[in-house]
Amino acid sequence: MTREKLENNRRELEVLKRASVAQLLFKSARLLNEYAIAQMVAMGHEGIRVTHTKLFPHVDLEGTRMSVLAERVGVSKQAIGQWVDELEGMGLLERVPDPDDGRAKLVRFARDGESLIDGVKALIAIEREFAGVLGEERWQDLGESLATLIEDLEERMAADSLANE
Amino acid sequence: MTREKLENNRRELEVLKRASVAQLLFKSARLLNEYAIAQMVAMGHEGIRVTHTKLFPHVDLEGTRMSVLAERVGVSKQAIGQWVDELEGMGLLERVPDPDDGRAKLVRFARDGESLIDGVKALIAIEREFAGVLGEERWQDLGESLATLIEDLEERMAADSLANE
DNA sequence: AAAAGTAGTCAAGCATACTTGACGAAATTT
DNA sequence: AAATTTCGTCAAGTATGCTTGACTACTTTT
Repeated sequence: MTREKLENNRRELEVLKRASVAQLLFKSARLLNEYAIAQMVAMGHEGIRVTHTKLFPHVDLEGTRMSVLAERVGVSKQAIGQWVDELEGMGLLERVPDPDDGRAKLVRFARDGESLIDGVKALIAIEREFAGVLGEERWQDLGESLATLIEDLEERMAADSLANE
Repeated sequence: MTREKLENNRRELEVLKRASVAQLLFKSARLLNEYAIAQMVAMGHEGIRVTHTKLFPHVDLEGTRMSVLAERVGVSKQAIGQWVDELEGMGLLERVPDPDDGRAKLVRFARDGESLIDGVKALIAIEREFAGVLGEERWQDLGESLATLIEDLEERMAADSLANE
């Protein structure tokens, strides 16, 4: 009985320690990030951080106001200001005046004439490199699974926070 | 020409902003973590953090010395001490004296007699819940893809750091 | 045209999560 | 048995990355 129980513990712990997909997810996210940062640094784009990537999905091609970004991302506009400072310093983003409002500025991906600047292209290239590791098909599958997971988790969390009111 | 180039930029940016699997990975890791923490809190296990999960894979069933954990994880032993304090406070881990060395202590998953304590079981249950979202098969596939990715990235980074010496 | 509100910036404050330094107790080396 | 090293802890220092508060410039409302 005692032996059985210990053996059972062992099996359960294996899940937690090694076979845990959740932990693989955490670890791969960490490594992907570290690798991408290292690559950017090697290309001379120093200073990029994980949090910066949270910003990218919210920056529209035409440009997006800082206060809008702040609201979408869920941090203060000062924090956004800091992120944009850093990314602008790296040449990835740029601020342009908002033609519709003299107070406001639009944040957009930096351009060199009509082209995206090299730094942005570099980010895209790194993404392609990751895809190459798994092959295009598995990479896409991975994306779909993650998207499903994200959708479900967002629903759950919205439901939970509703329940807590 | 100008129109074409702009259109091309747009397509490239889509990759970076929305279709980026890497970003899905970051986001899902963040959400998974938030959800797991919320669940643990709901069950009365307050205070768990992402970094704590880095520790789990290194804690052996028989117990592991703190200095060994520090070396494996790559942080100071004081930092490990802090993590273990916190996880011990939550009842997830426990310190027991090392029978082979009077100075040392072994860190292991907390037990209540022969059973793993509830908190540890809760962590395992949350993992099963995630699996349920995708279904067992896709969950396993996801794990395999991530494991492949991790392996490859670790090799690359080891090779790179070697090259830099 | 005066008053109130909003966009972004400058500055300072603060929480977090680690680090390094110093130590007592036990083990190992000489 | 004396000297040195190692284990874990206490304490203090520090870098980071956000926050809140105060301000200027511009816009909208009255």
